[in-house]
Amino acid sequence: MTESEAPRRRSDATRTAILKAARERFAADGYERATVRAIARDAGIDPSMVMRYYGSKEGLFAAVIDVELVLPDLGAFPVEDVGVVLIGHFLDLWEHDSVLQTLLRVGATNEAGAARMREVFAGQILPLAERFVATRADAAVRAALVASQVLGMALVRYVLRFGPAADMSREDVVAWLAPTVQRYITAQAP
Amino acid sequence: MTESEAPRRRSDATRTAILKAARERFAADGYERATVRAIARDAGIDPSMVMRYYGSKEGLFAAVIDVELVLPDLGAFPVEDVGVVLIGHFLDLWEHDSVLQTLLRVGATNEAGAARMREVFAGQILPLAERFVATRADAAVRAALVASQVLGMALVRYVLRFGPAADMSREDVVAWLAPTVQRYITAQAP
DNA sequence: GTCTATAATTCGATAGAC
DNA sequence: GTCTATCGAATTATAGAC
Repeated sequence: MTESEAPRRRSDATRTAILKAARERFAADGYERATVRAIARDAGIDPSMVMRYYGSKEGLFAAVIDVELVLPDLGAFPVEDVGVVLIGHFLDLWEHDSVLQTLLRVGATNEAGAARMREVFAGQILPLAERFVATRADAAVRAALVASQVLGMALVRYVLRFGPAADMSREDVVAWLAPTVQRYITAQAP
Repeated sequence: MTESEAPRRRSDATRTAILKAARERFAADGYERATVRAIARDAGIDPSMVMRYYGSKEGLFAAVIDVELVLPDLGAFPVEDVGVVLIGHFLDLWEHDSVLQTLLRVGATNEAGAARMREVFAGQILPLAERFVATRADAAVRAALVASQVLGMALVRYVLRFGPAADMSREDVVAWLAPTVQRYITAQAP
């Protein structure tokens, strides 16, 4: 057979290059300052190609943030390790995937970015909290607390670049934040 | 005497109106989407007046973020209350002053905003940590941790508007976050 | 001191040749 | 499928009348 359900058209390379450039530009500059022209230049193609493949700048952004942000096999670990596991996982995510950085940067000023951030929260952090907490309402609060600490560290460390936060070693970040997250998940409500 | 060192020229009213409108627009829309035209419209004057008084959009933004963000009399309180006092104070600040919200929104994509955020951190949170911690380096780390939790909560509660975070009562926020901040300041380093 | 008019860019988006 | 050329809108900023 020549091709089955994944036709390798020669436009796919361009499409992918645009998406890659867009992801980096949105992550670095935010939505407004990331121009279609700059993205096209980074991808080595003409700006009109961006519109051809993604319809509009908004459509391109939608494609960028529409990636599955899957937490890999957080299946079996004792509940007393949830803090260490969660913090370690998020540090990995930040350093290997620019999507979260894009969402954090854009979410601050763009409603679509904020909405997608809420989806990620509801799809990833919330279900995890529900595995350890009795009621849905309680789990929602605890998940929000976890998100506040995790995203807050990402904010000061990677976006605002506070010196002390950026200079902390990975081990120190885990050592300080894991007990916080652990408490947010497992401690009795105040 | 007619006037001493504070000449009440009649342009001051316009100047103040511009600044007020700018503060709100930058806080709501971020740097790029907050246009000089919109700010002028809010202030009830002509866009050219903005340029006359502040030179450029960048100059106007500089004026907006160049306000003293003073923590009022955090003088005398026992060290075991530092968590409750800090969280309570920051919640007040967020609800009565739009400058912090402006900085958080703009700091995500604008270097000047991020730089000013670092100044606020160095001028307000860092000195406070140094009152309770022995070495400067240790205080810097602890101040960064405090900032990560405080700004993270502000992010999910006021900017990204995660449902559970936005719905939490002020008392619940204090009850959950104060112990975290308390630990970041007073607990032994891991 | 305030506004009108407009210059000078820059952006997203489109039409059409090849 | 890719690019050239360009449109129309919006922006910051300036010049100058009143």
